[in-house]
Amino acid sequence: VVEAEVAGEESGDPRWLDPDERAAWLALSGVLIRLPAALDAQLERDAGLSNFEYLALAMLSETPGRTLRMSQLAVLTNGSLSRLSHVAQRLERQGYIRREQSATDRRSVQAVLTDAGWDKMVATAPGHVAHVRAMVIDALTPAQLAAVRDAAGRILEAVEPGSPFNPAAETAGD
Amino acid sequence: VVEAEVAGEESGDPRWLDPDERAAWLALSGVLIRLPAALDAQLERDAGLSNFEYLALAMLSETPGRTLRMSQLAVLTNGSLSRLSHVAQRLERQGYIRREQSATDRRSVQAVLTDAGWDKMVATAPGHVAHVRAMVIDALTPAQLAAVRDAAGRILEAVEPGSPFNPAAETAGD
DNA sequence: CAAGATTGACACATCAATCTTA
DNA sequence: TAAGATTGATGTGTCAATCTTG
Repeated sequence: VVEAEVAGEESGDPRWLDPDERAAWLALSGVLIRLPAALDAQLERDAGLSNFEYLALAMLSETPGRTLRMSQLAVLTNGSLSRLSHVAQRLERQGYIRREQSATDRRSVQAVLTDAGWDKMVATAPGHVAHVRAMVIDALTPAQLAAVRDAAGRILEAVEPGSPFNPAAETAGD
Repeated sequence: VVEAEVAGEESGDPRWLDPDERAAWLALSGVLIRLPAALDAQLERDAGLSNFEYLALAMLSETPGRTLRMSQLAVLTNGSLSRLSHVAQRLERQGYIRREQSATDRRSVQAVLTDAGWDKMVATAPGHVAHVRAMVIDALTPAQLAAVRDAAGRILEAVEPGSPFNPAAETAGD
């Protein structure tokens, strides 16, 4: 039924949300808006980095060799190649990464975390993880956390069916 | 302990995430990035509206008199007054809302949903709700939905302690 | 002086166009 | 022709400054 409604744009017979559904969606909407904003604010304030920039550096820091192809990094950060390219430009200007042509495939570009970038992660990651703990992990019981994990998996599957699952990650510096 | 870490910026001893915690945070991160993007894309494609614009119109459509003060509307949409002001300018240009000075308090401005704005909501809301259903509500069991609601409440409390809870809502047109 | 709201400058994301190499 | 990546134009959010009224 829902399929038909989705397909049929503004066809009639909308199934409105009942009070419980509405309350749940309301709460989730709040998280969708406020949690990213809070994490962005923390990173911006403490490290002068956006969430996306942090994620890119974190991914590189976790990779053996601290090197990734741009297209790989784009997937890992849940972002478009175009967006990553712009961000890489800034990060390179700040000295956190360096870009170099691949020898085997000259179309490809490798992003490499510099020593300065590594130091930045070492300095930044603990504070960021502490905030993730405070706002999410430690705010929930283990059972709630497990429930969130399951529910998030279902939602992701509904949003992008057949996606190999989300590769994004947190924590870095080790 | 966490409190101390949060307060102490990049003080030592980071408590990294264990595998379960990491997996849960990973899944939630994916939702944080992909779900808003998917909803934005649907609204943009089907109605030429951003999520925020839709929310503003929806709030007005649900209010008796279809009128709200700018500052009220800002709170309801989880946005800054500045952001709302910019958006209101666009919505007014498109003929969906109208702004008029309040008679009682001449500092205040009232945003009023026009007939065209109302029609827009009537045409847009069913499709949007259908997508919310498909991606979230109907993707979860009732028990999961309840768990999400509880967890979201806890997270919001951790993000902004003492906030009166999120006023954002969906559905409109009735 | 504080509250309500607006404005302009700047930063970032998105999209389409482009360029190079497989 | 497709894959990998970059670039520039455009639109929107954020922040600080400003204006007006209580």
